[in-house]
Amino acid sequence: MFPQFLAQDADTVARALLGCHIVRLLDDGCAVGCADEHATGRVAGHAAERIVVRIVETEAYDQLDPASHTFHGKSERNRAMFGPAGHAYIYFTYGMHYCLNVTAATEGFGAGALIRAVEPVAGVEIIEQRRGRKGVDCVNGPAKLCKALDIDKSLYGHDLRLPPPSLEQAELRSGERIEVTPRIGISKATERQRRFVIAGNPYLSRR
DNA sequence: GACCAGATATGCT
DNA sequence: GCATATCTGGTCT
Repeated sequence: MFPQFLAQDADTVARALLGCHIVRLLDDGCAVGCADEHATGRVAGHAAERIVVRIVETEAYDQLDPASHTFHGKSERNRAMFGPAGHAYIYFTYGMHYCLNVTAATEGFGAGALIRAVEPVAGVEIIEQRRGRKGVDCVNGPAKLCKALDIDKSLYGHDLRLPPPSLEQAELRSGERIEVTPRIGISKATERQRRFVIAGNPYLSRR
């Protein structure tokens, strides 16, 4: 089910996104009829055609925050953040990396949540193949997970209710706890507690 | 753990 | 025109 909490402030959305799934359908030309196998992300005889990851780390950004891309107002680059909630704001940085944000709040207010790390649920082989490495290193960073999910500028402004990729609500596992910390990799407003993580999850980014 | 190169879109002066 | 960037991967210590 598509999350219903997205039209709220960035902090609420960033927190509520923890545990949710991002589902990326792949076009491998498979004929109709293998839906059951595909549901698990594993298909006999050929590679998985579906990648599912679980969000374990997010950061909140909004228009009132000096560290946010929207702090100086709407521009051609950040216009998606000012659009309706639940869409993809994708930015290109350091000349080679893409990062994914889920837009939050109401239309006209630039806010969103950066997805910083995810945990693979299905389609691990595809992820490892794309990343050219194995284990936690595949998806424990905002640009790493974009590469793993094949997310780039072509998905800018994409409505995340629709595949690919789509966002699906899921609960935290029993015993899991949310921790709030200062954000990573920014130079302004570094003291604000706007990073949300599933405490102790091995897929969290480190820096 | 610290340091640095990589390559370019963006926004500010 | 120029500094900076919601970063990663490789190298060196």
